[in-house]
Amino acid sequence: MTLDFDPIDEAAANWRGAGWAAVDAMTAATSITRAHQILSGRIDAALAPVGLNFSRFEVLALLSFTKEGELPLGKVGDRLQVHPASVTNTVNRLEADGLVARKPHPSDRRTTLAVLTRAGRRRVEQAAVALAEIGFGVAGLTGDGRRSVDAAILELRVAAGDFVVPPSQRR
Amino acid sequence: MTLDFDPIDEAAANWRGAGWAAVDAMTAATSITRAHQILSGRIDAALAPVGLNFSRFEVLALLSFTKEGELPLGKVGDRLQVHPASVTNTVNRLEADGLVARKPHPSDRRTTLAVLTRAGRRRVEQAAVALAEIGFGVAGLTGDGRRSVDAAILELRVAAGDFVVPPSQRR
DNA sequence: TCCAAATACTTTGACGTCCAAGTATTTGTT
DNA sequence: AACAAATACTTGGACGTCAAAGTATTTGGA
Repeated sequence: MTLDFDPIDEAAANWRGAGWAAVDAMTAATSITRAHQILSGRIDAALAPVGLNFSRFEVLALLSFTKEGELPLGKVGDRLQVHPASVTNTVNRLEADGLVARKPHPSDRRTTLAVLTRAGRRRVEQAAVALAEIGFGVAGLTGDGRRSVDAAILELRVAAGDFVVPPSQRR
Repeated sequence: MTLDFDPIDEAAANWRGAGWAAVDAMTAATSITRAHQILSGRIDAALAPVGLNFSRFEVLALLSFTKEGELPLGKVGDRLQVHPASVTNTVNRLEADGLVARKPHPSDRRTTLAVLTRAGRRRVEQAAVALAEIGFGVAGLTGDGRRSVDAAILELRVAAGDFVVPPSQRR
């Protein structure tokens, strides 16, 4: 099922025809949505043989970057910008696969730490290789394209309050 | 929970530190993923008061652009690039809300048509207004940013085989 | 000291997505 | 004409996400 026209172009023409507003904004939003669809399909396909999906991989990668290979579940959610319930769910599955273990926080009994196991560390390395092999799904984006996407989306993220740029580092 | 550093930048630094490959590609993929998260949150929030979400809106909009306000379910899936099972699910809910009706295809009994009802047409107009009001969630993207995102993602979509550019229209 | 409010996580439930399998119908071949 | 293959949709199951409510623990006043 390959169309011989650009469905996003067509949608834009239809919107204009219907007299609807903000056609350019609609086009940008649709492009980003579709790009995400393409990427996540490719990424999950590359991770499936390794026994992971993207969210599980993200948690493992995040843990692997810490000194001790452990982090409170709440911090995981903050960094990855996902709901606490999703963290619980993801960690449950990683734990069931023996890639992560739960451990009580030494001083705060409300808090649970996710700890990377040896198997988890091995697995995340394999996954990183698998992802690098498919170029993270962005095959089809040139270096210029990647840079302009990054720059444009940076505006969007800052405007959305993802993080505050310290005055000293504004670009 | 607002960070005072760019989590994507930090992830890139961590990847480099771990000696993992394809850091630029990872950054681009992560940016797009996050952009999608931001947009879909804003869009669904804008549509909720109207009683829709984005997938339901997309189906209604697509139907509203056709001459008769109807389309076979399969075509809907093709255009919106979603799985047939998702179309069934979405149309079920639209039908339950009286925004769409199912009708047998006149000549092919395998096929079911989704038909926009009068209420559906009213609803999609309201939704279009609501979306235009929030600028489709891309507030924070300048015109330049929007154009460069569109252009870059166009490469990606063509490379992914979303559609074939007829030789006469290559840009 | 005491207790309301905040914090951390889990549970439950509503939805959305996809895949795989099942049913019905049409097409294309022999 | 007969039938295997393709097409169109639905169903059921696995998973992912979020919101809201529930439990446990810690904090920050009064």
